[in-house]
Amino acid sequence: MKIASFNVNSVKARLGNLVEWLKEARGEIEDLGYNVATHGQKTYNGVAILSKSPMEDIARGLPGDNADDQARYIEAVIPAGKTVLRVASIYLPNGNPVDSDKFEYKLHWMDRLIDHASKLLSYEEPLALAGDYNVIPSADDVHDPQAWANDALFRPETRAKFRELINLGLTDAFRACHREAHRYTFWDYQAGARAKDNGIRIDHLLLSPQAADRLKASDIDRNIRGREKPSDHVPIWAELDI
DNA sequence: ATGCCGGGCGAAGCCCGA
Repeated sequence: MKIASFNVNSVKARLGNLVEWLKEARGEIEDLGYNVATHGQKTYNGVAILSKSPMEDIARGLPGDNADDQARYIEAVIPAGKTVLRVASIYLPNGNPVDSDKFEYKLHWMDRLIDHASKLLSYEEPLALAGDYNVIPSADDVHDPQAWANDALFRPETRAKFRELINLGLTDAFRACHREAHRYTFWDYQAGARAKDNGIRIDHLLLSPQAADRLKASDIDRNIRGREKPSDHVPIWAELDI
């Protein structure tokens, strides 16, 4: 099974781009019979899971704060042969500027994600937490670390929370397959960022041990950033032997 | 480093993203 994360930065503006990539990523046009689960809201935020197999136990919203109405988390179970793959699509808050309540919200959201991931890991099943984490895990994941030193995506508090999440026992699928530094999933639209490869790696696929055991390959489809009217993010994917 | 891009909303110009 191949799973992927792609922040398309607007469904309306990116549908053609998305469909084109899906066709290439998964073969024939007649295969484009995806089941869709969405969790969205007006103007801001929104996540979805597209699955060729029917989904079960769809859950919308990240537990832990009933007052949080931002659409940033959806989860589903995808039966696969003798096992299942549980998939979550996440859109972790940006958090800038760091002296605002947005940064507090980001850190609190990460605490809630840690709590929920801990619960999901207790099921001891294949699990993939996929999405736009808005976290640059290390200096190897950014073109110009100095420039991002005080940004919510790279602040020590943010990276510490991300390590806390990883240290529950999750595997960064891309890093498990690639050691080299400076492989990115996002390039700003402005200032010729892509031409200068001035990017950051902030979209991640985090796998439970049972999923990591089945990890065959993972990569970033960098070329998608060069298409007409691209998203500023590109797809990241992992192939699991499920 | 930011909002020089790009999108949503709504029909101009502001808000937001990273």
